[in-house]
Amino acid sequence: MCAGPRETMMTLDSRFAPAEIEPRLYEGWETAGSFACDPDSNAQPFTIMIPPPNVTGSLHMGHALTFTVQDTLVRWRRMQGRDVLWQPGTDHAGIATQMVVERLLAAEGKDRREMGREAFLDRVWQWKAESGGTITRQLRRLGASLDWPRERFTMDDGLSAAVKETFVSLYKEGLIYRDRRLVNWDPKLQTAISDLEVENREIKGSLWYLRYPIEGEPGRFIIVATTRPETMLGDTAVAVHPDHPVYGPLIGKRAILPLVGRSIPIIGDTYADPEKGTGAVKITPAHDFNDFEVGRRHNLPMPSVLDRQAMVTLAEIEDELTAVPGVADPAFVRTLAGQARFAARAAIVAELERLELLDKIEPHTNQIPHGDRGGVPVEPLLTTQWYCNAGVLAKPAIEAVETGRTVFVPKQWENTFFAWMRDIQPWCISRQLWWGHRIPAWYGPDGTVFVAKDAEGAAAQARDHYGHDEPLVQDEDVLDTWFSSALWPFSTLGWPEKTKEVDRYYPSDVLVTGFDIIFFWVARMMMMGLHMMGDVPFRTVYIHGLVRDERGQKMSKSRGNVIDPLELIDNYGADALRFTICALTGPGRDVKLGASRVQDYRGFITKLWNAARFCEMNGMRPDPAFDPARATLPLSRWLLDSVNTAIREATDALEAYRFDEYAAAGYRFVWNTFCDWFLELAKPLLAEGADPADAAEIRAVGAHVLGLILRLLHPAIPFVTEELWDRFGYGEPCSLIGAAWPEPAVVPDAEQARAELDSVARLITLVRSVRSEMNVPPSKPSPVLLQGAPAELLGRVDRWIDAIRRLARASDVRPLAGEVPKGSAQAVLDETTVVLPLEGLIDIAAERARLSKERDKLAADAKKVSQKLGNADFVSRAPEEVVAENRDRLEAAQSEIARLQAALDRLG
RNA sequence: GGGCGGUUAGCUCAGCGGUAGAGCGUCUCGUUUACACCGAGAGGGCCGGCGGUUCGAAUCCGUCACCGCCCA
Repeated sequence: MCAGPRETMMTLDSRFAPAEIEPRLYEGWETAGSFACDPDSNAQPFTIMIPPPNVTGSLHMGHALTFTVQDTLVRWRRMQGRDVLWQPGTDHAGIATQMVVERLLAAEGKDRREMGREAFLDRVWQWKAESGGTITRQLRRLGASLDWPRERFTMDDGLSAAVKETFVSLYKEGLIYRDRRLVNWDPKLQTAISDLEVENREIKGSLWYLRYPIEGEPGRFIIVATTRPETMLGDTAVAVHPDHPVYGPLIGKRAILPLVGRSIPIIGDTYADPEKGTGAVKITPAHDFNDFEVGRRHNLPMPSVLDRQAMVTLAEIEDELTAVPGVADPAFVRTLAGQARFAARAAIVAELERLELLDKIEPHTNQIPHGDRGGVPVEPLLTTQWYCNAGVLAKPAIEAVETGRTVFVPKQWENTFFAWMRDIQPWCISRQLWWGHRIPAWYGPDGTVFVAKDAEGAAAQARDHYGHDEPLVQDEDVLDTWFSSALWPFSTLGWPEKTKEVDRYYPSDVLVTGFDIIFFWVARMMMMGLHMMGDVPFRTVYIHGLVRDERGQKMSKSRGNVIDPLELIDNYGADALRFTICALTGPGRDVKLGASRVQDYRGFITKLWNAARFCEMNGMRPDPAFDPARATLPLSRWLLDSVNTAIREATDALEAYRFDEYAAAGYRFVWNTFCDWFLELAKPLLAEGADPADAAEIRAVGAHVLGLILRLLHPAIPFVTEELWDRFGYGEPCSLIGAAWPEPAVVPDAEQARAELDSVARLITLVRSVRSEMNVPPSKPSPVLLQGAPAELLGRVDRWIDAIRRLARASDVRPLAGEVPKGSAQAVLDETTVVLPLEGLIDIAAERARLSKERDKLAADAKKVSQKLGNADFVSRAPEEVVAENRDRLEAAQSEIARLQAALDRLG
């Protein structure tokens, strides 16, 4: 639980201890219901649907990135008073989960086929019950403020109802249908997969040149080049380009298919590229996507010669095996039956070589399609599968992005989206798996299909169709996991029930995800959302990059460079990890991240903690009655004005999804403004003997601004900010999460305060710089004499004398009356010459060098500017204010040069 | 082959028409009572090459090179 009032006044430890604090605060928020949306509220909703992680999963760096970004947005909007729904849940991840459980079974010496479907599914559910909570527990450690009671699972009853409703509805519209065509078949997993689940890998292989005898013309051959000799058993044609000078005339003749002895036509088709290989290609319609199209165009037979395990099967060509002396031997072909495809390849090549039908072999590198899960080459296979007509569904989705109803951030990703959507292919949605949404289709004895939400519905349809009851068998297959994911933005809200959540939270505001998932998920949610709900599923799609290791390498188990976010949280705290992620997440960029980066940014968390400790030690306490508009001290006003800027920067950055700028704005303000200047300048005002009224105001302002800092940074670093908020008693325990996002406040005379503090800071920095360059030890304070200082500066110096003494190690600061003492160090601040009498302490030669360097630098600058101003075109064409600015610059440089020169002259 | 992104300080990256920036690292100095996970100061860049547009280019256009992704 959160720190109670009792602890509020306790002295802060010198170190922030995330491991002790984070779990307690998270539990405090969660039990208080701080993450919950309120469907009955009047506030404007803000909705983000979590990309549901796989139930099999555990938190990896990619999750850490995406959920940090989302949590930052969600916490910020919540503080702005929006009714936030951040919808949690997990995905059943069909293939991935089935593989995990099958591996577990294999370790026990069991096989799912032996167990049977029902027992296997029981086992998966059991496994889900045991391990499914891992990732949600880990998300809590990251600090993700998800509305947990609303957690959904893609296989739960409600979401299954949404899947059935959608399937039936699309089927009725003809947008879901069965088709027999080539699919990408994964022979290892033995299921069809979609185009997207295929990844091409470059493999060094060979190009085999095979000699096919021309029928009726002994001794004459047509040479075909192929990368897949083993499929030749299923060849049903040889194709050549109609304009091919040598082979073109052969069109219309026939060739004898070696080994098989089948007579096949030589056809003309522009698919045959005259430049590639020999210009002639074998056509195997059942085992190659391009050949399939050729086969369709030419009405070719399409025998399959590889089965579902990618082993040779002769069932469809058995009858055609014909002995042709020197060309085909059925006995040899029969030995191939049951051989794995690559073994069969070797045997076939050897046989062709023996028959002198192998012309040559060339080394050849080509792209081999692999299943992304199974990792083995995909085999195009002729099967009947369920398809979704993505072409029709894509059109409104394309239009929605074109017209800006949904906007991608960064915008360039819209091109990626368009490119895919405009050329989208039918989506194969059936999978030969057990774990997943079973396809709601039933078959009668004659194969008639009845699609309905349940068995009763199908039975009723069958009764109408047959005129009596017939036994029906449900389709064995399940749906592609992405089918249910596509419905996530509305299925989680209770659809197809009419719920107030659907009304209120659909469409969602932002979808946050990686570019690798635009096709798999974003595009499909767009299609399904628009079709089923009549509106886009989200207004904005924020696309972030990938997390890479420190060297920019993709993280992978095989590379051994995987970083575990939980380990980083253990070592540095969730805040440090989150802040690092925010700081490194620029638009359209991958995030290079390693432990050392997190360690660096942990320094910021510690800095904030220590600044708060200082505030506490100096009696800064929240005062609800404090009115910033009534602050009188320039330091107060300057700080209040600065924090206004920080608030604007942070808010603008978050509006623009610039997490790097948001983090930088917070970092800069806390470290460079609040700590380096405000707290340092405040020290003399808080010291013993200082004016009590001034001290009181500084305490109040400090506490006020610390409170603003905590609110400003809470979205990125929720734990440390909440802990400090609670300890200081800014609000009830665990209330920062619900505190209002800061707004800039009116600061009277801000301009004046800025000018004053700015010139004091510049003077201090200048003196520090001179002392450091002259190697004056800090233990030796020096007087600071001001020559030609305007009254305004002298007044400021007077007001800040204590701070200047302390920060610039000045023994005294006063106007210079008379000559510059011998052996002084000098520097120029606007119209003032700053003199440090350090006779004996400084090296005159070094001082001369320093001043000359300074003068030369300015002279170079002045020269550049004066050249510019000497250019008539510049003066006449550049905007007036730019010209004026340059004139001012030249003037300032010239007068500074004169003062530096005077200082040099004094050195003698 | 087509497309996208990148190339800026040693490293990681901002900046995307008007004087080159930050963080980290480096070097020097420091027992200043919040913080050494600190403070102060300094050094460090033909903004990938070549053309062009412009009074003015890291920034816009063209082109080339290299790196990384995506699609065929």
